[in-house]
Amino acid sequence: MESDKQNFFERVYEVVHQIPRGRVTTYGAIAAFLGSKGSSRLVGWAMNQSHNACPGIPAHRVVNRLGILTGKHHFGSPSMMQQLLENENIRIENDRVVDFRKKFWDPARTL
DNA sequence: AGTCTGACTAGTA
DNA sequence: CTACTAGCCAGAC
Repeated sequence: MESDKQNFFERVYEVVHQIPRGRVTTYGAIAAFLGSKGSSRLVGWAMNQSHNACPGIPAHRVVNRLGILTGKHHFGSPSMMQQLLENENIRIENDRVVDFRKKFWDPARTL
């Protein structure tokens, strides 16, 4: 009885907020870490709401499973997300994270 | 109640 | 690489 969906969103913010600088993660990884592997879309939705629910969340560190900046259009400017990542020593090429596998940060692995 | 959309993912062709 | 389908869940109409 304590499966509040609200908890899901709060956990997403918590996990994203704990992403170390210079690292990135995926929606599926967060969703799987929270116990809902198929709800990767919810993570994206949580990010969309994060702007209002939890400002300060490094949503630019969250990309899709291929390391593509799918949500770049939600940062006000389509180049803002890439700029933020490049500011953290993360190289972006063609809207994709270079060496994504190396920069990938697994919440279940650190937490 | 239903229907559509969306910052996803896996599978198939 | 693209295009489509199915599953997933929340929100807006």
